[in-house]
Amino acid sequence: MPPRYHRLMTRPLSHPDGAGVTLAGLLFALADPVRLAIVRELLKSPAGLNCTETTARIGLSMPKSTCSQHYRILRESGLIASERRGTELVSRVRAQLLTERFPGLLESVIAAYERERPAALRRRASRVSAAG
Amino acid sequence: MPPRYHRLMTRPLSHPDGAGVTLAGLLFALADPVRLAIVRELLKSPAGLNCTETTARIGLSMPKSTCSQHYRILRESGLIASERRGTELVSRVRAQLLTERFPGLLESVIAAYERERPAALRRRASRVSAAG
DNA sequence: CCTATAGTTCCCAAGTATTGAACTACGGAA
DNA sequence: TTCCGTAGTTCAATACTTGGGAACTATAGG
Repeated sequence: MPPRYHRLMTRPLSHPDGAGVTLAGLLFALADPVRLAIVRELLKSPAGLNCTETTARIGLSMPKSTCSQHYRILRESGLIASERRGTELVSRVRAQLLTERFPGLLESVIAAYERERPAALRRRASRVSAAG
Repeated sequence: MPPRYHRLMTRPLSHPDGAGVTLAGLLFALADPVRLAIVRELLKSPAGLNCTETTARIGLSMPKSTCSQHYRILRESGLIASERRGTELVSRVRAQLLTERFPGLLESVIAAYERERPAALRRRASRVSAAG
């Protein structure tokens, strides 16, 4: 039996637009603490980050498959755009799209995130990633 | 075997406060379209609404058990406060608490909800859009 | 008491998440 | 070219979560 997903890996990544970006989808994507931390980290690097690098920066070790799933959900919700560069998948937050579709939404979620997490904790997470 | 939940129904309802109200909890609660619609409906009735009445107003028929679960999740996230009045459980949005803890968050989520659903659609809210 | 109404709890089927293993894809070195 | 290392995807198995029917508690009004 041949592998069922032959040639599927280079298929175009789905990036919803317009009405394809739904509030429920965005909130669902953001409701997971890991995904919220990923988005926060991506916002700090407008040039984009790959999966491995983001994982390292948020100071969480998680299997590649889990990370890949989280990125897929973020991408399919419209929160991030991903682009293949060689073996990497570089992602960044779709700030303009989000501002057009739901102005202020992402900003207030991130503001709430900052308010909930004391700065000391965030610095420690950065140091862990720098060390490892 | 006696019913395991004897006398449990009148136990005090849990209403988190302060750090017990988390961003992840709120986003999780709001990420469900039914719960978001419930919150929107409760906001329109500051005096509070019971479960049956809210369900009727959002134009969705759902089993009591499902409704009860949604209300429990909303309550335990900190979004709503519920009070027993006779046989009813009257709930309302904890606007003040939410403003103190995460100012602007609920407002921008509701604004996004209004932006997504045109008023005409909201009047006949029984069908969920199949657009993708 | 009885009956109606409001909501809760339990349970199970159906759905979703997590993650190790197997895999594709690409870049660089030999 | 072929092989290797790295990056990420897909699949499958298992663990967890959710929706809703049935059975239940609680209260109000006869």
